[in-house]
Amino acid sequence: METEFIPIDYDYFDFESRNYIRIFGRDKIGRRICVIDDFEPYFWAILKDKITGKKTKEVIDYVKSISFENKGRETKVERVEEKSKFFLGKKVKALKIFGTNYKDLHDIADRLGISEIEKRRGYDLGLITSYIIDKKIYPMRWYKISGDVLNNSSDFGGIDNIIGTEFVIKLTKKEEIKNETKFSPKVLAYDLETDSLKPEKGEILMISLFSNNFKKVISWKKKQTSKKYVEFVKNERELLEKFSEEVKKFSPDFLVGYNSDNFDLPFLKTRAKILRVPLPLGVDSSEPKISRGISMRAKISGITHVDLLKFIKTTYSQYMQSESLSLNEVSKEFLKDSKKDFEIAHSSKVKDWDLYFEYNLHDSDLTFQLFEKFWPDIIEFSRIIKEPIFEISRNGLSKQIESYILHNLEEFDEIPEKKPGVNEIEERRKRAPVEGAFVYEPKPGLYENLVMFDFTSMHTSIIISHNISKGTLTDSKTNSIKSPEVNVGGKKRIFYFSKNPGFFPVLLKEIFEKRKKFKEDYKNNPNPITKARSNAFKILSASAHGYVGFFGARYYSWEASSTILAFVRKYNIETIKKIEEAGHRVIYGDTDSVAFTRENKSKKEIRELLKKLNEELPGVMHIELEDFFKRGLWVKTRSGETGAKKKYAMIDEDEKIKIRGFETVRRDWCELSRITQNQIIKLILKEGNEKRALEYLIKIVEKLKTRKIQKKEIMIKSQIKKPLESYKSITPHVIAARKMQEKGIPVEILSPLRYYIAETNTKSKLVRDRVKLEGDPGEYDLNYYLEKQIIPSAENIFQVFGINIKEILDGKKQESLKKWF
DNA sequence: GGATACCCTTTACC
DNA sequence: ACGGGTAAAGGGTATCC
Repeated sequence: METEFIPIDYDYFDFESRNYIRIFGRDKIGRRICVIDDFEPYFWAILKDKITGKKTKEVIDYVKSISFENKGRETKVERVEEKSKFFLGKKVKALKIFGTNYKDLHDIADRLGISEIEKRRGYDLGLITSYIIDKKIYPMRWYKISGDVLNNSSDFGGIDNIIGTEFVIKLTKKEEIKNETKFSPKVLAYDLETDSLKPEKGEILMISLFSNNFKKVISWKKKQTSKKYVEFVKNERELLEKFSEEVKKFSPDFLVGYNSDNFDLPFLKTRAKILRVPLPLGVDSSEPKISRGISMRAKISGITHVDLLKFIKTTYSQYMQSESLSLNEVSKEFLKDSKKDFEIAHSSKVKDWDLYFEYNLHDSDLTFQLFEKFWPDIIEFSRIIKEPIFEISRNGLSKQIESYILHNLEEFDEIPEKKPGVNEIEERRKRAPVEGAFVYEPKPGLYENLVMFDFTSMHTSIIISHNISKGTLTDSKTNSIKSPEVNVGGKKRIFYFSKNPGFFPVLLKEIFEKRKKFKEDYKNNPNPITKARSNAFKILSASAHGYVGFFGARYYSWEASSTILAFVRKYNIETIKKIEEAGHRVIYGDTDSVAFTRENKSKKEIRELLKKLNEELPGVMHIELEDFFKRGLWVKTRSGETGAKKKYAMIDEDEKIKIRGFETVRRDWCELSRITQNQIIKLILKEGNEKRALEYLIKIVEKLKTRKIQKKEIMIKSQIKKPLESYKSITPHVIAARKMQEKGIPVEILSPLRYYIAETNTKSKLVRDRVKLEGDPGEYDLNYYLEKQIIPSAENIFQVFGINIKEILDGKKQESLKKWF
């Protein structure tokens, strides 16, 4: 049989001790196909330098003789090839050792502790990754495949009889169809409503399913509704059965939930176990498998289970405005839609079941829409990184970049480095932290006519331009690049990096250039696909330095990471100096940026200065003009006399305001302070003086004092970041969380908290003794909101103009107050 | 018993 | 344990006199 095929999900099975890969995907007319392929697992043994040809033959003969039984499998070295390769950029002689079963490679490697073998590598990539690297059948790309259809065959123990796809094909040939990218997957979103967050303590009340032209809520507790999409079953057991049935009938490529790795799927599985009912969600009717690492991952055979929260969190949260990653906030930002208003209650207390059904369905609806929204990003990531969507939708940034490297080592003939073991990780973590970037201490004030320069992808361009990596680090002072001085345990040290291009900087250069190209593509042809591609390379490019300094990375290097940062500091400080020498006053700079006054220079002259600065930079390093600004505001720190770093506000020539670090942008300040400060900053930047801002402040204070401020505006928002019991310091937000628990509202890590500081008759001076939850009756503590919220957020701004707002508000300085009215 | 330095905690910037 | 260091800031806690 011959057909087109797009691989979506990969797994494997063993048959007669060998590994076989199952790839699930579709053909052009939407039929589900399972492709079975064989796989010859291998790893590398790197030989010591001076091993002679004769000795090599002896080693090969020894390696070939390895054969043993492992976990009931007959396993052995199948064959050995001698190859010339590179390891960390150094030329090496290596043996490519093929074993019977991937899972035994490590044990084979353990038997190779002989003096002629220097290192053993490549047995820890993961079976699927290894397979994809070897056979080059990449996820989410189209192939023309041919193979034999298994039909009621006894091959592989009759595997085709249990796989519920239209065809099961044993692969014989494949060829990529270039430039063919169009693919519309079948996507089903789902969401549970339960009586408890713990499956041992509460039943599943209903499950909603949502897709294109498909909506359904299955429920059992209440059996009357006006909603047509609700289907009732007898009890919770039938609910679970019905859910499996519906998923099977729909046959999705992607089953999508929100926080479903942690909640929905584990909950379903546990309830099924408690009720002793099967949950055959897999295409082979297998149960979902929950793996427990740092965080849980829920896998379903043949269907890619996507937990959208994880993808958004790891890959996109840093570029988002949402104040939390809740489905509600994220939907507001990306869909301009939000969850249905419904107060979740225990099923015994629910009054409006119709609304509950609607709420449940709408959650699936939002999840589905979000998946559609992020689909271009998800598929581009998978294509670029060459890992299945199950992986890329869950992996952190360091894993993404590492996968990209592993899939591209072949072009350099590089043998992969191994993952660090627990001891190695422990040692890396014990090392002194790498000294970070430089932040310029601003001189507080309101400035006119500003310019901001910044380095484009600074860390990445430094790695590329100076060939910095674990592999290029060398002892040799000739033909090498010198690092700036690095502080190592109080001593100044210099590191050297070879000038011979290393695979890591070269690969990064490819990413960097693709980033530039796709950014251009997006500008010229803006659409979700070009945007996603541009974004994916942006994210990969931006994560490179973090990867080098991450203790869990295969290509971690303290020396490389320290050198990158030393260069970051050096270039930033040098640029500041050069700008000052050109006659400008530098106001501020953080890591890769410099803000300075334009003085009497024209825009043209500024562009010429930029050009000159760029000519003096090496390699791909580049400074760009971020913008011209009409005005900018910098303030002092609350305590002390120094200028506050990471806090400033600027207005550009289109009146667009950029605010960084101020309380306005901090979620843990109440709305009243945030809005008030925001207005004050806006008025000052627009007017160029503080007059109207002060009038505004006085009005707000008056409103506060006469208790005309709405309750909503004084809520303080925060989050619990670790288990509630583990807090050493009992702060107001911990008290708020405890109060929520007392009310029976579950508090988990990252649970949003909303509380206010109330007037109470307690003698205690502690703020925490005045904490009340959002719904609790009470009056706000006027003094607290004045002294601890409004005044602090405004006073150092007015200080810039020599105004002490405390004195004005206290009425002590009637004279200066008169000046304003 | 009050002032203060320090620690814990969250959130932001790049 | 799952990208990092730098920084501001509030509130609690320990420590001093």
